[in-house]
Amino acid sequence: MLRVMPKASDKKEKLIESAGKLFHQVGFNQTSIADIAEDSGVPLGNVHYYFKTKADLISEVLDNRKKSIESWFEEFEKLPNPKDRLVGMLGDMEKMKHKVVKYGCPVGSLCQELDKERMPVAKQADGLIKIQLKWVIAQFRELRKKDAEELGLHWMSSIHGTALMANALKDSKVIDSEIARLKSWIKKI
Amino acid sequence: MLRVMPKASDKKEKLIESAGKLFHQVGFNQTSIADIAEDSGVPLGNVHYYFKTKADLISEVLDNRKKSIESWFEEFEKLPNPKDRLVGMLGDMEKMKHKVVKYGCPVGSLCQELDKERMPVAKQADGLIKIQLKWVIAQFRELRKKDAEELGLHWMSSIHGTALMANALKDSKVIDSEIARLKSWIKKI
DNA sequence: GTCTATATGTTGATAGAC
DNA sequence: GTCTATCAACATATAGAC
Repeated sequence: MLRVMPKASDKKEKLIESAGKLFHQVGFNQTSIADIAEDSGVPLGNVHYYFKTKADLISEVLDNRKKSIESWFEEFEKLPNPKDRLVGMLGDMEKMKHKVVKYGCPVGSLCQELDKERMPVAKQADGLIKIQLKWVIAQFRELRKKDAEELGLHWMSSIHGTALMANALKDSKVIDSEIARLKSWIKKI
Repeated sequence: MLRVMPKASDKKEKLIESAGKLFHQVGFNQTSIADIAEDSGVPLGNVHYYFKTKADLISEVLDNRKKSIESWFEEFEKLPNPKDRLVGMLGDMEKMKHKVVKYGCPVGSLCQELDKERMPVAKQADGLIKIQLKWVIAQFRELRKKDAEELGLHWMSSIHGTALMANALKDSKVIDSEIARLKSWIKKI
């Protein structure tokens, strides 16, 4: 007899979602498992059924973010011109600028925090920066730039530095200004 | 009769120094007062005689850092050409690049961490970025640049973004590359 | 799978002897 | 001023009933 497979609990998904949000807004260390349980509506003691440790939890959050970055790039690949793809990346930055002003870059700020830990998960966070950088460099290569690596580093530094400045100054105009600068720069080169 | 004033205890100074070092290397949240006591050689219970709360401690650390930034600028003011002053700023970045690779920027990474707290001290950290930015903009103004504000923002974003990238990639060449880029950029404009 | 109750450890901060 | 001893709160993680 056919039996409908029980739908995998969506509690795990909810926990990852809440954890990702709170780690961004409040930081990893400042977010307790109790906070995550409350935000997701899952009882405190139940969290450890899905995630053995807090490190496992952030590890899955980072894994999720990696997948979303990758599918993000897949979307851009549909554009034939690498310049348009890079401009598309700026468009996404524009979209989330208000969150960046409030809480910093969801990737960059987490990297800086975790790099101070002695946890293996820090390398996983740094990996997110690396795949972004790798993709950006690939775009410059496709544009036949010989110094593609340096250009890619400059691009990524500008973006992450802008996020940090906007967060520190609490001013989204910082992001507008730098997006405009990068757009005109990419056009010229 | 003359009496030599008792030399103010240097314990407070030692505590601030250790706290500053550890907040940079390990982060604010991950550094316990016990860690600071141990590093500075001051008994745990004695810390609270000098600093009522942990927030008071970081507040004085930030105050110290502000003074050092200001005396740093005073030194640069001796140079007649604003371009040389900005290049001097890059020289200081070069000097501390290995620490930045290991622990991130001592100002930027702390700002990002504290901005996620709900503590008044976050604004004090952001203030450090603001006085740096203000000084940089002043240099561009002296160079008669009409878009001095944008240029200053770009300069600061580049520096802080580079620090974040170097920390994430664990590679000091990132800093070398961006310093070279900023040096040639400042020459041309 | 789900949840309550709780063990265990660490934290920031205090009280009070010297 | 200095330091020991300790409190109270909170953290992560676990045990075990349902």
